[in-house]
Amino acid sequence: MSIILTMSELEKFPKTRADLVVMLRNAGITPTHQRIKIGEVLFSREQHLSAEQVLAAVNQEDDEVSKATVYNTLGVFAEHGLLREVIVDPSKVFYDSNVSKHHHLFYSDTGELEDIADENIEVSKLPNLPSDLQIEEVDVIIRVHRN
Amino acid sequence: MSIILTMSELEKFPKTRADLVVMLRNAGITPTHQRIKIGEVLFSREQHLSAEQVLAAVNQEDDEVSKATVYNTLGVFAEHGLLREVIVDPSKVFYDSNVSKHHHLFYSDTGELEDIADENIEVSKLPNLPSDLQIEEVDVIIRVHRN
DNA sequence: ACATAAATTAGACAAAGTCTATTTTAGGAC
DNA sequence: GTCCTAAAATAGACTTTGTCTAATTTATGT
Repeated sequence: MSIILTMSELEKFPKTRADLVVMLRNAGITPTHQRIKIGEVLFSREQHLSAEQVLAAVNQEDDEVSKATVYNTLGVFAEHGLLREVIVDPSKVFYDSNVSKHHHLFYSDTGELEDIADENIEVSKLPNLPSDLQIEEVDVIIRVHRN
Repeated sequence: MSIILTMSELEKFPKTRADLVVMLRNAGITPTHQRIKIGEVLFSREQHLSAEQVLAAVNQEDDEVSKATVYNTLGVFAEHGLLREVIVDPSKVFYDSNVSKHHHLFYSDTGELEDIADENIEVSKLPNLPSDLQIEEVDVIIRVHRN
């Protein structure tokens, strides 16, 4: 029983293409062929993918989606709360299909990224911030390497 | 009396060039002209600078230090504990001349970065990690925007 | 002063991501 | 189904951050 969340049973992902279309519409996103294809890749399970990985996955069989569209779509999905951007690797952004509250474990030697369930980290004190500041997110990142 | 640390009175920075040379030697870094110049920029006070900013600052008068050397030197300083790499902005790495324990406040709208004193954040629970993992750092980043 | 390993350099290169101008598509009205 | 229009997608040029290479220069011990 690992303390680290590897694959969740907590989050429900769309099971069918129709589910995915509903999910996009509910989020206020027009479901296009490309967005559906990208959604199928991302929302199949909890995972962390870079834009390059999504681009490759989506075009495995034949070229279906352009680079610009992948970048645009990831941005749109993130804006609408379907994805979370994770900034831990200086060379690329990860997109996390798990949008429930949780934190991250980053292996700086290999570049791997894992989720840490929210209940395994407790931030018990935060600074008082000026009232004109809106908190978007409190990220806790544990940077580790194997030894 | 802001809760956020803006400029520390806790950390001592080298006051003279000779101080800086000693600081580099103590860290096991050969003090070259370029490293001293870069050190003078960075260790004048607590600040967060990107490589580009360091490059510009160092070459304000005349071209003294190449791009490759700036990148190399920032890496060397970070490896030897004189700087802390802060990965919060997807487009660039910040180098923090404050290496004492503290956390960060990131303004995602403007790209500004501020320190939060360690005593203003408390992480009271961490996951049990496999014993072959070495923790390098636990980063807490509060992402905010003005409203 | 000499030797040599370490450091610096210019500039080519690479990778991630953005932008632009054009074409295509989703979806509402008929 | 056809027409319309705004939204979305596209190719590819471009930008920015950062890395690499092969040659030169410098720090420092003898």
